[in-house]
Formats: sequence, C-alpha cells, structure tokens
Amino acid sequence: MDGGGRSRKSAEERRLQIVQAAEKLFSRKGFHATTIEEIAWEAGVSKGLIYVYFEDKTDVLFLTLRFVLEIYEREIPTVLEGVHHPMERLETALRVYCSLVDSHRDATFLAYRSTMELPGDQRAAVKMAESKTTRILADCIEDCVRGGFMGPLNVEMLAYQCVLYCHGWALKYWAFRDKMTLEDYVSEGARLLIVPHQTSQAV
Amino acid sequence: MDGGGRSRKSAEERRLQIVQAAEKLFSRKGFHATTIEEIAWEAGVSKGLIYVYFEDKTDVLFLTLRFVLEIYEREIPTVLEGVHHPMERLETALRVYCSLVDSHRDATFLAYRSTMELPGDQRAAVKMAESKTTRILADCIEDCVRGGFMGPLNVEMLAYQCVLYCHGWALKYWAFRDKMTLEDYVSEGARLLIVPHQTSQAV
Amino acid sequence: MDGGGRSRKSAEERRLQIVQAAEKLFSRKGFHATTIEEIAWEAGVSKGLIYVYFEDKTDVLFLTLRFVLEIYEREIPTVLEGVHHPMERLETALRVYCSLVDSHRDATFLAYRSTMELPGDQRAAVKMAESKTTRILADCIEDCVRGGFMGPLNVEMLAYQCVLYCHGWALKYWAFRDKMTLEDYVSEGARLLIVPHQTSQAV
Amino acid sequence: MDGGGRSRKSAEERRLQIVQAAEKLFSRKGFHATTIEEIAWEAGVSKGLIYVYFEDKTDVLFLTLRFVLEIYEREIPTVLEGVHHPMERLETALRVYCSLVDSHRDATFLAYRSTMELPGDQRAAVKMAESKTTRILADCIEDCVRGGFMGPLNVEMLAYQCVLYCHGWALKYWAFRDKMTLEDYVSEGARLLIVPHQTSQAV
DNA sequence: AATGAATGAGAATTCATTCAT
DNA sequence: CATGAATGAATTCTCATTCAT
Repeated sequence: MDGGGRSRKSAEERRLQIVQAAEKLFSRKGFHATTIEEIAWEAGVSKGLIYVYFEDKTDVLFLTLRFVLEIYEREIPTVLEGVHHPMERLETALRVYCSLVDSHRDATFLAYRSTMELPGDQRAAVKMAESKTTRILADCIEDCVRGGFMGPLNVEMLAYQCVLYCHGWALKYWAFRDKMTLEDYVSEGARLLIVPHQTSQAV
Repeated sequence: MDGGGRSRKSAEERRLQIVQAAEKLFSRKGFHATTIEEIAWEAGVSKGLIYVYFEDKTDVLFLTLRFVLEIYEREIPTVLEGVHHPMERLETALRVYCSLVDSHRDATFLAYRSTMELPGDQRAAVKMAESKTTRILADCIEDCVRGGFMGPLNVEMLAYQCVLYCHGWALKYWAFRDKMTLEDYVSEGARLLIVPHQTSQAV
Repeated sequence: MDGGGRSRKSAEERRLQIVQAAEKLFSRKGFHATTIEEIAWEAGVSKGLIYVYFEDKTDVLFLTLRFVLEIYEREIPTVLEGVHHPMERLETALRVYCSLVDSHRDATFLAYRSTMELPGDQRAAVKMAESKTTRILADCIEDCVRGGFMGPLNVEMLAYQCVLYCHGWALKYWAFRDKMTLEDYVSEGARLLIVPHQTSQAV
Repeated sequence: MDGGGRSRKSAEERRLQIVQAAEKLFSRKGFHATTIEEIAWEAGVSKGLIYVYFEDKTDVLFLTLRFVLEIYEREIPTVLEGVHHPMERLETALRVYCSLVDSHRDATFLAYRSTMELPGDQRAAVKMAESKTTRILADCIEDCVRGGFMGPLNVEMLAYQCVLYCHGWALKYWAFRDKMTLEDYVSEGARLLIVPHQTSQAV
C-alpha cells in the first residue's frame, strides 16, 4: 500500500515539484525569460531531469498552465458543494473564482501571455481546460434562468463574460490595485453580471 | 519649412514603415518568434537600419504598441465628435472601441502578451497610453452620471470594465467567434455595462 | 564444473546478448546515432547492466567489431577444412569471405566507419584481428606459390587486396547491387586476383 | 572586373576557408569528434558565421566531401589531357588517382566513414559525385576495349574495382605503409586491373 | 546481479547587435 | 544614410555514465 506505489508517486511528485518551480518563474519572468536551468535550480533538480519528465520547454509550460487551470476546476466546485440557492451559487462561484485569480494573479496572466507559445494541440487543450471551468459558471447561470431568477439570456456568453471579469482582476491589476479592493471588485462584478433580478421576481 | 523638414519627415516615414512591419509580424507570431531580420524584410529595409531608428528590439515593440494604442486615442474621439447625447456618446464609444479592437485583434492581444517584455519605464508608458483611452470612456460615463442618465457609481472602475469588455473581443475571440457576431457582442456589452438607466431613480 | 560455471557462462551470455543488440543497431544507425539505452532495449536488459559488462560505449563497439571479425576467423577455416588443392582453397576462401561479407554487409561497413572511434589500443587490436583473417588468405596464396600454381609475388600484399576486394562488396554495395550478383562479383574477383596461372612458367 | 565581384567572390572564399578547415579537422578527428567551434577556430572565423554559409553541421560535411571529390573530378582529366594511347591513359588515370588519394588520405577515408551521416539527398549527391569520377575511369577502359587493347569485359565493374583499389591505399594504409611504397602499390594495381594485354596482342 | 532515476558536461544552433564600408 | 557581414552570448536539448536501492 506504500512500498510498491512509492516509485510511481515519486514520479508525480517530481512533476509537481518541477511544475511549481516553473509556475513561479514563468509567472514572474515570462516564458522566454525563464531558462530550463533556472527551473531546475528552483526545483532543486538537474537540468537533465526535466527532460525525463517533460518533452521539452513548451511541454513544461503546457503542464504548468494545466496545473493552474485545474486549480479552478477543482476548487470552485468544492466551495459550491455547500451552497444551494441558484443565485447564491452563482455569486459564490464568481467570488471564489476572483479570489483564486487573486491568489494566482501572475499565473492567470501567464495563461494569456503564453498560450500562443504552445503548439496547436496543446493550445487547444488549454482552451478546452478553460472551457471546462467556464462550463461550471454556465451551469450556475442556467440554474438561475431555469429557476426564474434571471431572465432568458445567452448563457454561454454571460459565462464567458464572468470568466473574463474574473480574469480582469489579474489582467488589469495594475489599474485596479489602487482604486479598489478585491471585495469591491467582486461586488461590482456581481452587480454588473448577475443582473440582480427580473421583473418577474418583482411581482 | 520644406527642404529641412523633408529629412525629418522621411525619418518619421521610416519609423512608420518599420513599425507597421513589426505590428504585422509581432501580431501574427509574437515578439520572440519574430526576428529583427524578418521585420527588416517585411519593411523592405536592411537589418542595420532598424538600429538607426530604434534603440533595440524592445524599443521596436514599444513603439509598435504605442502606435496601436494611439489608434484608439485618435479614432474614438473622432467618431464621438458628431455625437452629443451623453448616453449615446457612451454607447458609441463602446461600439467604436469594439470595432477597432476587431480590426486590430492580434495587435490588441499582443499588448497583453508582450507588455511585460518591456523595461519598466516603457511598460509604464504603455499603461499610461492605455489609461488615456480609458479616460475617454470615463469622461463619457461621467457625463452620463452628471446628466442623471446613470446612477452614481465608480466611474473609473466602470471605465476599465468597458475597456476590458472591448478587449475581451480580442482576448476570447476563439470562444466568441462561433457563438456571436461583433454586433451581438456590442449590444450585450451595452446592456451589461451601460446600466440601462437609473430605474431606482424613476420610482 | 557446472554450478560454479553457470554464472560465468551466464556472464558470457549477457555479453553476447548485448553485443548482438549492438551489432544490429550500430550496423543500422552507426555508432553515434545509437544510444546505450537503445542497445539496452534491444538486448532486453537495463541501461545500467551494460556498464557491468563493458567499460563504456566504445568498449561495446570494440567487442562488437571483434565479434564480427571473429566470424571470419572462425568460418573461413571451417569451410577450408574439406578443401585441399591450393588453388581451390584460395578460391574457396575468397568465395566464403565474400559471402560472409554479404551476410554482414552493414557490420563490415561499420568496421570501416567506426574503427577510428576506438582508443588507440583497441583500434590496434581490431587491426590485429583483421590481420589474422588476412593471414588465412595469405597462407592460401603462399601455398599456391609454393606449389607453383601462382608466380612469385608479394604474398602479403595480394592477401590484403583480396580482403579489400571482399570488403568492396560491402563498401560499394550501393553501386554493385544493380550491376551484378554476388556470384558475378566472386567470379570477377577470382579472375582478377587469382592470377589465372603462371603462363610464363608454362612456356 | 574586380571591385564589383569582390563581395561575391568573398562569399566563395569564406566557404572555401571554412571547408578547408573542416576537411582538416573532420579528416583528423572524424565528424562527430569535431565541433563547429573547432572548425570556426581553425578557419579563423566565428561560430556564428558558419551558419551564414552552411545550413548546419552536416551541410559542412557535405560540402567538404564534395570539395574533396571535386579534386578527383578536376585533376584526373587535367593530367589525362596530354596522354593519348588508351592503355597509357588508363594507367595514368590509375596512377594519378592513387597519388591524389595519397595526398588526401584522411579525407578519402572520411568519405567512407561519414557519408552515412548525411541526409538521404546529400548522401545520394556524394555517391553521384563519386560515380562521375568512376565514369572517367570507365571511359578509359572503354577506349582500351574499343581499341582492342583489352578483351571484352564488364567495363562498369572494372572501373569500380579500379576506384576501390585506389581508395584501398587510404583505407588500408595502416597495413600497406610498411610493406610497400605508393609506387609499388600503383604498379601492382596496374598489373592486376589493367589485364596487360590480350591473346590478340600476342599475335 | 540488476535497475533506472539522476546528473551534468557538452554541442548545435539562433539571433540581437555592432561596425567597416 | 544605408548595408549586411561578422560576432558571440545565451539556450535548449542529448546522452554517456554513476549510484542508491
């Protein structure tokens, strides 16, 4: 239960170790300004080992981006588990998403800066991963609409707008940082995107 | 007024010629994947000449980004000139901005991808340039608020949201392209951001 | 005689197993294009094990070349055993040598391509091994001369010419393959090198 | 006639300069053991410049081999110009070829060692170049046959045997060097390959 | 004896930048 | 002004070899 699985787990640990070093450096300095050697140093391994666990440098980037995107995919549903009212769920999703973006501001920006460096299939995979997270928001919105809490609307599109809004906190942090807090940002987002109610509700 | 000026104007033409070549290539392939030599070819000049008009490669990038941002700064006010009603002005600004983004999708994306490649002072200058465009929108919003067409709100922030929304058309074009037209996108933006009117005030 | 010997025999088997994998790969792809890891795969052992049985990569090459050269040293005398007339022996040796070259074309070529990769002493050993095979031919020629079937001549030199001729089938196979069969090649060789008989002596 | 041509000629000079450095090093140490940096040093240019004049390292090898093969193609016909009797021409060709091989022993060996390192099309081009030289010998042989100085025979094949014989001086120099002089080698070759006369001549 | 994870020296190649003409 | 030949720092990637298990 422990001895046999160690070697396989160790490989995963290595990957994680390297990906985390890469996230740190890519986020801070960008893809091209970061060398494989620096990642190796940061991860505490040798240059050569990186090529055992990754195809090449863009593969490290790919796995790094996936790693970050998976955080969203994992964390948002976890927090949503305890929330049941559709509108509350949507607002919670937005808030959690924003707060995750805040914790991974540079990495989120990195996804925008660097996805184009990936070869076509990996680029597509990254977009797919982002779409999966967007789907979570879309589901929340759909529930709101189905429950009559929000008027009929283009669900997909609103979901993407929510995502963009959340990412905005990373993309335009330099502008927002001294104009508002994350709290303000989330509230404003809720006000703009979660078109509060509907005339139907006013009845 | 002409003889002496010709050489200066010619220098400006050279710069423009190079910057336009750079915009095309940087937009298509990214900053790092574009070589100085390619820019020289595209511009029809020699490699060496680029170093007469630019400090180094990032300087070309800087001027290229400035060049694109100046389009916004120049075009939006031009179109607004003939529009007078505050709400109409805001909506027009949004539409024009989106449609300029549409015409310069890759370059707009480029600004997000590559601003971090610039040295600190140039990076600041790019942000400043963007802020100037945002200011145009902020002024429109302010007029709406002042005229009572929109409720009291954080003008700066809404302005940035508008900008982000417009940029979103470039940033998430891969997702939007097969879900809606630019028209739809603009309309939806107007609906979300130009808070319908102040219903609360109407009661 | 068996229990203790088994491990030694096993070690020899290991060596053989690895050398045969190496022969296959070195012959096909060349020394540098073949990695130790590939040899390990082909031999069905681990990378590390190769270093138990060989000093380093060139040592594998050395043993591989020796292995191939030993085939000649072993096979030619075996076939000659049943042949007694000096001229017939010489012709047989030539034919067998050519046909062995044909069976090990790539490996024969390999010896020419790669002997220089070996350190001095191993290089000398390979040349020595080749000289031993040449000696077999030289002995045949000497017998012919001694028996008066061939005129007086530089035995050593002719022997080397015979060897070169046989190797020629591998070295210039690309040119010969569509101009003649191995049979033709052997006949022509016999005609050129086994100087018809001593016409001068017949007069 | 001089000034304008200088830049173009200079490019050819550069190539020659690099190829000669490469010939020296590749011949001495082999293709893989020679680094681009060493070639650059030897040629007195920078590493980078090599990539201006050559595609990559194998391209340097290709041009180097071609350069050597062209020596044969150029020199043999030159010497043959003054010789008219078919048999004398053939013998002269053989002697000149051997003596060129002697002057470029290592490079000739290099062709055998390294042709396989080339990509398919360049490999074919090298073989083609060698075939062209072989054709020169084949023409000589054909003239001998046509003139009745040599009996009917497989011209192509004999030509290749002559070539192989000449190359043999380089390939087996380690064996021949202390057994005979180049003169001896040539004489022996003439005796073996230029099947002196024909019964017809004895009449 | 056997494995294969880890290392790191080493090489090819690229490209921004300089400078003689 | 303009050119493009020349440079060399910087980087990715490979692979023989070691060694703990």
